[in-house]
Amino acid sequence: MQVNGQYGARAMTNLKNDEWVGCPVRYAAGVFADKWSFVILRDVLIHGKRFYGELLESEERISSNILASRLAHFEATGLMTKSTDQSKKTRVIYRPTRKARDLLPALLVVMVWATKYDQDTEAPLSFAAAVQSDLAGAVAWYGAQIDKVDSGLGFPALAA
Amino acid sequence: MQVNGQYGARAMTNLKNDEWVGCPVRYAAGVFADKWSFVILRDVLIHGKRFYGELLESEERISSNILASRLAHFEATGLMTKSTDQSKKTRVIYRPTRKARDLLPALLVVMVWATKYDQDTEAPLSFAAAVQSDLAGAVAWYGAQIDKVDSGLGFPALAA
DNA sequence: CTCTTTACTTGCGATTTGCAAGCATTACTA
DNA sequence: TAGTAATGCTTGCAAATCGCAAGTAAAGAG
Repeated sequence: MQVNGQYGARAMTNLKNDEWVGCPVRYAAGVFADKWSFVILRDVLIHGKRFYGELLESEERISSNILASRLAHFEATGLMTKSTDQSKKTRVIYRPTRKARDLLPALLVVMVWATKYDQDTEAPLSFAAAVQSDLAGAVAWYGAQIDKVDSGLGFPALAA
Repeated sequence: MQVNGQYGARAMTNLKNDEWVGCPVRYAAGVFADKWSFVILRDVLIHGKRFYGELLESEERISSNILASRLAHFEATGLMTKSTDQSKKTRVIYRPTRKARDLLPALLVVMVWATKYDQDTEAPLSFAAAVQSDLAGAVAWYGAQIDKVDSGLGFPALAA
């Protein structure tokens, strides 16, 4: 079970995002470790949002330039694909890739943790109980929701 | 298994950190969603670091003012306790609380994800395999390491 | 042809970051 | 006991990032 040493030896300061590699924690940090990325991943993976406008209108009120920059970063790091809706060409579809969907376990485990420690949590108790007792089942359930959303958009179950 | 709605209704912009509550993802984001917090949590929970100086010297080279601000935030959000080493009073000990240790599952799951997708990963294959096949066992193993470190410092197994 | 929808981009002030240097307290050493 | 080092910060300032408001561009609706 032991994990040895530091995995790497580069200095992090002033590294570009794609240089935060080597150590898994550092890599993950480079991909999604900021507040807005958390919120966007929640909206896409849990709430099934797919359009720029939907993401803009989430209750946290992200600024449009920040949203655009995060989505571009997600595209660059392979978490999302961008395409135009063929039935309405002003609309842009952002779909999670498998790499993004594979963050579901992490996201759900984080949510369980937060539900435990946020005194003002608005998540139902049943949520944490269900996820904790059967993580794989919860991941499968949310994965199926993602498939449903994307196939409803005329796409195969999961983006490249 | 369903999670309904948004859990809350406050605007996020210009909220202080302790107001990022309600939605579990937003709460988690307010506590540790930045690059340096990821690195510090790794150092404390996985690598057993406990002193300001140790954290400063990690390979990513965090700036001293940033480190101080993150540690203060962790104290404020109940992830760490700060105390002075009685056998060497210039030294300050930062110990993870249970709230922080409860992030071990999330951290390990994130590391597994990163190990899968970082082409330049330096984590051994055996790590991801072990964690994935027995998450609870991995959490227990790292938890025991944390206990060892803290009891070696003359403290009970876990901080308040 | 105009108005609306949708998805951004731009400008700019405010905040945050990060490097370098400084400071305060305790320990060590001659 | 006096100087030096170790340790943990704090401060100053320049650079980067954020975030609001406004503007732009392409497509669809009427």
